[in-house]
Amino acid sequence: MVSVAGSGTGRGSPAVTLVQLPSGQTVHVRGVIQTPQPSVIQSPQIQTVQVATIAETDESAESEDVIDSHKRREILSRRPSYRKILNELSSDGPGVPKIEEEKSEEERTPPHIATMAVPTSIYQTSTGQYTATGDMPTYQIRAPTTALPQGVVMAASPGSLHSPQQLAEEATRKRELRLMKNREAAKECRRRKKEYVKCLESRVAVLEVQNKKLIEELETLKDICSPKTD
DNA sequence: GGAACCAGCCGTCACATTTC
DNA sequence: GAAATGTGACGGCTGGTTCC
Repeated sequence: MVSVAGSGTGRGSPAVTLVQLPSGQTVHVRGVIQTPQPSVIQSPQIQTVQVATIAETDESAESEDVIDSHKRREILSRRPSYRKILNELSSDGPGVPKIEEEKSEEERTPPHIATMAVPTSIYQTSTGQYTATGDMPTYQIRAPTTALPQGVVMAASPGSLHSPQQLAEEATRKRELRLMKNREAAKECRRRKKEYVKCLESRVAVLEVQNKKLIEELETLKDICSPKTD
C-alpha cells in the first residue's frame, strides 16, 4: 500500500507531500493538482493475457505439453519495449525519466568485478515534481560488456574458412557471442523493467495523492455551496 | 540440523520488434 | 528481407525463513 503524509493543505503555493511507496520508498510530491492528464497505467496496446487459464490438467497428455506451450506463445501478445513505453510516458510530460539509450557512467567502468550503487532515480511528472529517495538495488557487474567471453577467439576472415572443423568453430564462436550479447541484453531488460515498475509505482502514488486532494477540495466546495439550514 | 517453501536473480531459448 | 536487439517464459541456483 501507499501511505501519504500530507504537509501543506494550502491552495496557494504548491504543497510538498511525502508519499510512502509499497517498496518503502519515500516520494516527495509537489504541486499535485493540475490539469488532467492521460492515464498513466495505461500501457499502450497492452493486452492482458490470462496465462493461468492455460494451466495444464492432470489428464493432459505429454504430447499436448508442446502444443500448449506453442499455443501459449501464440496467445501472448507482445507489448512495446519498456524503453518505448517509458519514453512515451515521458513525452506526456517532463516528469518521467527517459530510459537511457546507453549504459550509465558506472556501467562503462573498466572491466572488472565491481559492486556499484546505481544512482537513485529522480522521477517527475507533469503534475509536479517529486523524487524517489528510497534505496536502489545494487548491481554487480561481473564481466565487461565489450570483451569476448573466455575461450572465444576472433574468427578468421570468412574466406579463410574451409574445413568443417573451422566452420564448426566459427558456428560455436557465433553462438558464444550471441549468448553473451543476449545475457547482457537480458540484464539490461530486467533493469529497465524494474525502472518501469518503479516509475509506475511512483505515478500511482502521485495520482492517489492527487485524487485524495481533489476529493477534499470537492467536499470543501460542497460545504461552501450548500444552503445553510439554520 | 535439515527439509520444505518462497522470493529473487540469472542464463537460455524462442519469438517479436527494430534497425539497417 | 536479414541481422541485431528486446523481452516473455522457463528452469536452475541461492539465500532467507519457517516448521518439525
